[in-house]
Amino acid sequence: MSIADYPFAPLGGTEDRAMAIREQLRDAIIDRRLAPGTKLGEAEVGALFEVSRTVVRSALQMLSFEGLVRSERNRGSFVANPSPEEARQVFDSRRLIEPALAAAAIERLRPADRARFRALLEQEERLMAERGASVRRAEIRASGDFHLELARLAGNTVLERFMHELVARSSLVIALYGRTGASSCGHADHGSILGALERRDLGLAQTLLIHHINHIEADLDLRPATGLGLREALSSG
Amino acid sequence: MSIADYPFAPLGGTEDRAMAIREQLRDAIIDRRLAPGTKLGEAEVGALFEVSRTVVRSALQMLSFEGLVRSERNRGSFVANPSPEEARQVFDSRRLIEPALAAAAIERLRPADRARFRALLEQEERLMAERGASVRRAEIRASGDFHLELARLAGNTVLERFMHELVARSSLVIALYGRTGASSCGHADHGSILGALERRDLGLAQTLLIHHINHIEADLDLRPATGLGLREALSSG
DNA sequence: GGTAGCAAGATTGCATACAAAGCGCGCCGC
DNA sequence: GCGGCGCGCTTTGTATGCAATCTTGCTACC
Repeated sequence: MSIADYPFAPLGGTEDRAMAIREQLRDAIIDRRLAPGTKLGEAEVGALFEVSRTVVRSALQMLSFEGLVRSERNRGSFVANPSPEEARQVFDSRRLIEPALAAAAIERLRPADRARFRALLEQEERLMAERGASVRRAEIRASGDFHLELARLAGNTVLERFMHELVARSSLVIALYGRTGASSCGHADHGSILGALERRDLGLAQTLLIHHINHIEADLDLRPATGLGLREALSSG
Repeated sequence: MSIADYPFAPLGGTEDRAMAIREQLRDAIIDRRLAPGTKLGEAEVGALFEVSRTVVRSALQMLSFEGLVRSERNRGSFVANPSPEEARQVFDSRRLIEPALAAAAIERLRPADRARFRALLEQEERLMAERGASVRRAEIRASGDFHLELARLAGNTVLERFMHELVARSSLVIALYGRTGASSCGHADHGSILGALERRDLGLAQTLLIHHINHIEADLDLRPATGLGLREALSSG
């Protein structure tokens, strides 16, 4: 499976082209349209987006910083293949940061924010009602958006940026190690978390958040895997 | 600690040339040899390091991701000029993350780690004994190294990378808003924090850490500042 | 038959060339 | 004298070319 199998719409007049390419690649990685280990050749990506390698390099560097792409000198860039250990660290980090975000957000929740949250939940419900692989992808995405909205609301831009990275890497991990309908079960959690926030019950909201994250992680099939080199060989094929 | 020890972004992969320039600029910014607001022209930096603009752009992009440099499209890159609000957010983030790092580190403290910590403290003491501007810079750096060592020990590479960014931005903030000998007073704190860690007294270590961070922040001269445009105009001159 | 060496192809790293967008300065009109 | 406007100079954004390095498949030798 090659990246060329996934035709990206070459957007015309984007301001920053590297940013646009980064976004598209990022979405493709999170949605697992690009499998972990897939090589992202500069020339190939550039041809797809109709830009020069210069722009592609810039986009790949950004993704490398986000941990979604792994770059090796003189060898190229590949879609990241996070190890179970990395996955655990990502969720550990989320368990640390998100309760703090809830604490900050609960103080700043405005009606407009509630409306935005509700819209996100409705979107999730719509997706849950449907079936299919692409729907499941969108579901993972929507689930992440809920947490990003929480981060945005907390008002700490530093932590918000960290959360963007953590959510993206979580999505990749879920796509990699997730079992069947696991990500769906988290949806109900979002509703109750939001409910607790609206009732200003911080303790409950934090408890629910932690459980929610535990839920997601528990549903992963982490590490009955075999030796590393073998595993990597298999997954990159 | 050498450059190779930094778990920074792409560990094995990224271009050495750009990485080296990034490190040098980073150090210069943290040490305030480059004042906030200073323009970092691509051609100028390239001439200094005897590389082409391509490499410089790569380094600047990395620094921009770290929050040490602010880039504006078609205008150029400038040393970041963090607002008091940003400074607060950085310290808020540290108050959140560092106690968790202590909790993880206390379980993994080995004799070799103790030795490394002790060496850092001795380094700080040596610097404290001296006088001069360059010494004070080195002091800020050494102070940061203590916290980075804590992060390294915790064994979570995600959080470790976050801490690298937070420490760097803290150093910039301290250089910007710090009062006289403020950063020095923190040194004694490091010793007692390490002591608590060695005695496996997590609660004490976390309390001391929080107080330490509070100390640093309290010693900043945050936000008696005037209107933004004026302030920026003054600081960039 | 297997392995080491080698050469050709491909891909990245870096430099340079060109195009486009700001910015400043001087000119002109009011 | 002052404000608006246009031109050119500087700086960034992008594309392309060349050299270095890695990969890979072949060949020759053990």
